[in-house]
Amino acid sequence: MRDVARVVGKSPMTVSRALRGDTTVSAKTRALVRQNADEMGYVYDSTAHVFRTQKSGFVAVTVPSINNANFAETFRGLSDGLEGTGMQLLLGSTNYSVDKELEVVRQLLARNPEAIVLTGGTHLPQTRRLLEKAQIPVIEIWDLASDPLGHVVGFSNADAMSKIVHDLAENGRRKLAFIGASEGSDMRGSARREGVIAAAQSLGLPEVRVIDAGFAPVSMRHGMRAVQKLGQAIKQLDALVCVSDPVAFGALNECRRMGINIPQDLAITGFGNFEVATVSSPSITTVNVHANQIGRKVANVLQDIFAGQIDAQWIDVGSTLVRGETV
Amino acid sequence: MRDVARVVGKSPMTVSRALRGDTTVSAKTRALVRQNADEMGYVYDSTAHVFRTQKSGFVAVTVPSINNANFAETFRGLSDGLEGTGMQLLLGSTNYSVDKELEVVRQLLARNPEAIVLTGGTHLPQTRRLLEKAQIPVIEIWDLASDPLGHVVGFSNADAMSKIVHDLAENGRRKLAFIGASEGSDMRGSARREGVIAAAQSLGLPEVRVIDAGFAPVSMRHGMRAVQKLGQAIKQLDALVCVSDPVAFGALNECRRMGINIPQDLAITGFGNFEVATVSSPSITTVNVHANQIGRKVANVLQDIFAGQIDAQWIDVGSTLVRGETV
DNA sequence: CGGTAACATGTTATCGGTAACTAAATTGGC
DNA sequence: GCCAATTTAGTTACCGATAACATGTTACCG
Repeated sequence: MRDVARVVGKSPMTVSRALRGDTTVSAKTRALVRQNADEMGYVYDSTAHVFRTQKSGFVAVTVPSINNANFAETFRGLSDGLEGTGMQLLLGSTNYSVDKELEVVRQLLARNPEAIVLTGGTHLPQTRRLLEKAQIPVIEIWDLASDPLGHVVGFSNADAMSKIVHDLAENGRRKLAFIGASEGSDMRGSARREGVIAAAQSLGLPEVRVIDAGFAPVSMRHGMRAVQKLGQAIKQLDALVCVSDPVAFGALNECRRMGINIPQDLAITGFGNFEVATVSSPSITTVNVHANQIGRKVANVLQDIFAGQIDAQWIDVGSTLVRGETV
Repeated sequence: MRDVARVVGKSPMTVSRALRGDTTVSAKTRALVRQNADEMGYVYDSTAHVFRTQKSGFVAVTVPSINNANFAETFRGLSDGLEGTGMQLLLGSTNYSVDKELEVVRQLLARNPEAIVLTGGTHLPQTRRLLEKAQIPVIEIWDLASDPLGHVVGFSNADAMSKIVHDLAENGRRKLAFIGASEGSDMRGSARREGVIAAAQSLGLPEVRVIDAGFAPVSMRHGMRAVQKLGQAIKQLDALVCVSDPVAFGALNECRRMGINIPQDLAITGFGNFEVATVSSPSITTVNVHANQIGRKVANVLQDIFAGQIDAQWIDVGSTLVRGETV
């Protein structure tokens, strides 16, 4: 910039202004500066710009796992909704661990994001402190955080699970088992478990049997193994309520191998309305949590924030029961 | 850093060194600094670091879709392999479009990445020009690019498909159909299609019927629809060779609905060794392309590059046939 | 033609680390 | 116990753009 200034016979400041199209620089000077900068092959140093203005043009996003169709869908909705704003998404994966989350948040914050989006509403105290200290907008998504750090866009896991349990009860299923990740390894999963237990209780159903499918992330093979683990005890159950569709699908296939008829002998439900729920035969009863819409709403919230609106938003996108052939 | 220095009673320079693990700072001081920095919730400003050292600490990565277990797995392998190097991954999604790729590459390059990793070996001429002009290492992955821009880590789609076709032929299947995305919408898919056709030809099999499953990304429902589209014509086939496991799974379920016995009446194969291939019953014959390993190898290549090694590497990670119950 | 508003440009300090250099403290050999 | 070698820590000057403020220049009024 100094070099360009020297050639043009102006100060670096004028060059800076001219290149940014500041109208306080005369049109003539602006054109002159632009032309010379071009001719000299001057390349604007965005790193210095970021450093000086403390605006990175980044929005940081944490997800438990990028290898999950629903989180990926949210990410895409967010990405699409932010197109044209010049904001870029910086992604960090927490592997369903609050400890990893701390580390990831630290790394992300080091890049000076202009806002941070966290999947999930449970964090280490240290993480919370970091975020508060960072003085940037925080959006917690997917869960309806009980003690939000800022904005919230999500749905109630308990509410969604209640829909499932009601549907099961209406179909005469009483003895339920819940298949989910080990306690402590997936907060969202725990919320779903509690939701099932609470709903069953309020409907006067017998106690829900909880089956541990291993550490998060749990997927198809975990559903399969959980059913294997149950063995013949499965005969005493009316329904398997699974923490996600992939788990339900794994369970479904293992049941089939064991000669159990679905849904005659046993109902199975999933969560998340993954593609596999629809395509599977029988198709799996599940809950659509509008993953893409969450991303879009977050994009809207961010645009509001950047436009100067600051009061914390709290958005419940709700959930919808999707009836399949497994109930 | 100044604040931490004041608390610890040292100079900012010492803090800087301590946090970077410089051994010219005594172990005692280092521990002290680290602890206080933690307690104070100090966040390292990598923007300033980037600015001062003129190194962005970014590696840019493009993928066709993050909502794909295999690409996600590669990304994770890369991410894991780069842990501890301080490099961060900047992700851009191209939606299987070379036009979108151009745009994404442009955006990524504006952040001054120190290297760029491209999934796929086919690009617009304009994209190639941009990349050449950027003067940074380029790594093309997944395909073995015919005219590489730099380094290559991938496998041969033709080779992988040939393994599948040979396995089918050995089991007496002769009349094959290939289900994949519309021509031009997925280069990797096209390479697989050509691979099937070539392998069938070299084995003296009848001409392969090509079934268009719609625009990429194609998934379970596309496999389902492709089979619906085939209708009764499917009775004349011996095998459905699908461009990916999800497509194969969709096709498999639709066949089941139509009362076709798999594998007695018809063989079905997938690609990619997705979880669904194993869990499905019957399990699907597929090819493992070592997605995670690709990511790891890329991480190694990057480390070599940053260590100063510059000659272009060309790594074929190969592929492995995984026999399932659908052949 | 003096004076001020409106416009155009310049000056200075700074964002937060860190390379290169300098200086102090400690160690160890004799 | 002394001095050189080694270890540890501090100083200074940046990286390049730009916000905030200061100054210079022109336009236009009565």
